[in-house]
Amino acid sequence: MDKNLKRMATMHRMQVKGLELFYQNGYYNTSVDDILKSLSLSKGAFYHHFQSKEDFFISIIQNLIVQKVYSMLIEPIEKCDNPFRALESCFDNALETAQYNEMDYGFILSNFMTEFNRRNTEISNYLRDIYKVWEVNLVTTLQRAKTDGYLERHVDSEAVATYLISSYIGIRTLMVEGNCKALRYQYMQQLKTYFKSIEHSTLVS
Amino acid sequence: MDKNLKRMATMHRMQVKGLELFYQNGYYNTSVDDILKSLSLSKGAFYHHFQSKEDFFISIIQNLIVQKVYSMLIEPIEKCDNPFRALESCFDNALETAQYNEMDYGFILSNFMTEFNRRNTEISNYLRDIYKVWEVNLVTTLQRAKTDGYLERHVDSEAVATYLISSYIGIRTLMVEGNCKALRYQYMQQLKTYFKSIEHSTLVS
DNA sequence: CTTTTTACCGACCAAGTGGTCGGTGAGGTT
DNA sequence: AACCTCACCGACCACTTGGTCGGTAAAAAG
Repeated sequence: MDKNLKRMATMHRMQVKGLELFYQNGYYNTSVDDILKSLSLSKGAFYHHFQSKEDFFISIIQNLIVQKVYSMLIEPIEKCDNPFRALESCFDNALETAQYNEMDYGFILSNFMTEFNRRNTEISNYLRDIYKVWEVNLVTTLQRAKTDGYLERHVDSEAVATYLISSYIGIRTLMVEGNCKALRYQYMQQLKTYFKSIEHSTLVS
Repeated sequence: MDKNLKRMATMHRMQVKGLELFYQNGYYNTSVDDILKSLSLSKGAFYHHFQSKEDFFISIIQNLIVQKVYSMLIEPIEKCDNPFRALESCFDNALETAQYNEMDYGFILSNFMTEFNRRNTEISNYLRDIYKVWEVNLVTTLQRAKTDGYLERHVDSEAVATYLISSYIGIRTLMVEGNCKALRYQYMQQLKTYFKSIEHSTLVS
């Protein structure tokens, strides 16, 4: 009984450190030994808990990456009054976190999507699923915004979601190069400009 | 005299094939042997022409990647009448090329920027330089658009450039996952919506 | 107290990795 | 004809990679 707890604890330690190093150096550029060395664990321990490096990464996706995306980008906009203000503060908070994170290496989801694209179909699919959930959630929010009178009815919700996701992926990619503060400010400013053009005009100000 | 030609030809063959494989599989996931094998060349040939794998990649950046970005994203908007229409067709053409490219692995510049971020400073800088040229060019175009009366004077050109680049990087990342046609359409549609909100209104329609 | 389960160890393996180096032979120079 | 330059060869090197496997010791079960 106690053993199961220890098992979970060790696995979790490996996953957390694994994600940290994969995120920093990339999956293919991080060896299992790198992770083990920084945890003072052995090969035996690793392959006792996980079938392979790939299996290990999949467990990381399902246990850690899903959660991160949920808590950062999905949950904050589910419970919203004015959806546009909710989206703005959600995105701004995410960028703020990145800005003050000394160890920011970009948007975790898009980084891995890029790295595994067409190189590992299974992992790509897991990542795609997360992205799809995010997208569906945005579309739902925008649809609700229409019925609630916040969004012009003629606007294509899916197109807006795509455009939002695109711009977010892009700004996070740019922010790793530095000058985050200015980039964040510029991005938020233009995001608001864009929102103004699709918001239901009678409700603005 | 003839030797120099042969030298250039071989180097160029290596660079082209190298870029192809690095782009497909990533830099760290592509070995020098992979490139050599698919060209039926030997290790000796490679290290006769290039000092190292890294040096080789830098030469690829300077000879091939710079050129691609220029011809796809920079030159098309330099000679423009209406800057917004020029930007639209430039972006749409770039997305069209990607859509019909069976071997599309995303936006070459942002893919490599992601892969080398904080992992190889020298290469990152070379890539950043290209991105900066693109950015400066966009800003210049937007500034000119102001003096020419196409763009509202109160608009922050640099912010618009950042927002444009972000969204482009993002949509190219998404397009690799498939469904390119819809994504391209949605993107272009919202890009135009966004442009409408910053274009000088007296000139519209 | 014995037996079984299991978390973890670390030597080992085959298959790569980037990079070196002494060649070889065709082409140009003298 | 003699020489030299240089594009290219391929065996070789030290090292790292993901992954295996027989072992150990401690905790849980009997």
